[in-house]
Amino acid sequence: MNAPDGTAEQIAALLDVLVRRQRRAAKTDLGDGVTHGRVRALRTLDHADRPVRLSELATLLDIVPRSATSLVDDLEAAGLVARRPDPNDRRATLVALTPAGTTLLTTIRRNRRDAMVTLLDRLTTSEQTTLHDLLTRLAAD
Amino acid sequence: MNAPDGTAEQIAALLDVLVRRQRRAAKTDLGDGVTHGRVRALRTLDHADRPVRLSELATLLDIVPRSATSLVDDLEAAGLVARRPDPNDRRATLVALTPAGTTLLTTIRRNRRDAMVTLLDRLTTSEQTTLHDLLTRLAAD
DNA sequence: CGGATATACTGAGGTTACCTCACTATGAGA
DNA sequence: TCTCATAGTGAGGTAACCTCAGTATATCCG
Repeated sequence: MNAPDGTAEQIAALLDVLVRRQRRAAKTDLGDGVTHGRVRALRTLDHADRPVRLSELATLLDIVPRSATSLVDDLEAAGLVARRPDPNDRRATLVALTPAGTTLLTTIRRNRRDAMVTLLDRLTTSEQTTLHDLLTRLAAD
Repeated sequence: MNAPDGTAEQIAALLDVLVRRQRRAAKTDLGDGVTHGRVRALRTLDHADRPVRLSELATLLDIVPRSATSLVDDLEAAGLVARRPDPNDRRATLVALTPAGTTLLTTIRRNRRDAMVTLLDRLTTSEQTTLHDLLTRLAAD
């Protein structure tokens, strides 16, 4: 049993529109080089609250390891994260936020520049919770 | 009044994950060159159910006109849409699905290859409707 | 009518956010 | 030790956009 025909398509389209807008907003609202994808990585590192292996970061971001390498390259060049060899495994590299990275992330959050925060004001608190729940279930492995 | 701190960020991240997966699925599930973005254009043209100007298509897809030109270039090269001069305005170009385009779209729909349809089975019908409603409100102008 | 202004499309070139493939360095098990 | 797996990265590619500038056509207004 499903919702009316076309609902799936419409939901897919709506998700698309929202994400496209988010990315566009991130580009214009935040400064130079602070892109959507990089903020996503900063948030993930902050959330982990400990040094994270490159491959682990890739898993958390749901991207392939090679892409995480490039992402970290850029963030490191911007001074927002630091690489450090893993003392327990000489193949591995640990990545952590620098103070500058933490500061930037804090600023982004404090200023509420995130387009999604503003957007969510259109929903009531309980609707926000419902949405969060539904999306979480859809995004589960 | 808002949902708990971090909800907005998490929702943004979830939207992102879902869209990224959709695109990945589109690439592998559908044949060569039938990408996410192109299917989106085909659906839009089908939905309009009449020849559409390039600039109008751009508006419907929420992209700039130049991007619509490229999209239509590709679809036309694949024989899925046709360009035709607008008889009422020699500046304008009308775009319409070809029979091949309609057939392809029908096939895509009939086969339910769309990743979103499968995904939505995780939700009940009324949850699907709720999700649709919430997203529609977020995506409104 | 003629000139200014606006609109429709497209060529050229750039960016973001990924991807695959192949390679090197290191660890871990038989 | 020899093999096999794992961690990261160089090289190169793609999708889905974007901006800027230019040409062709339409429209408005004195």
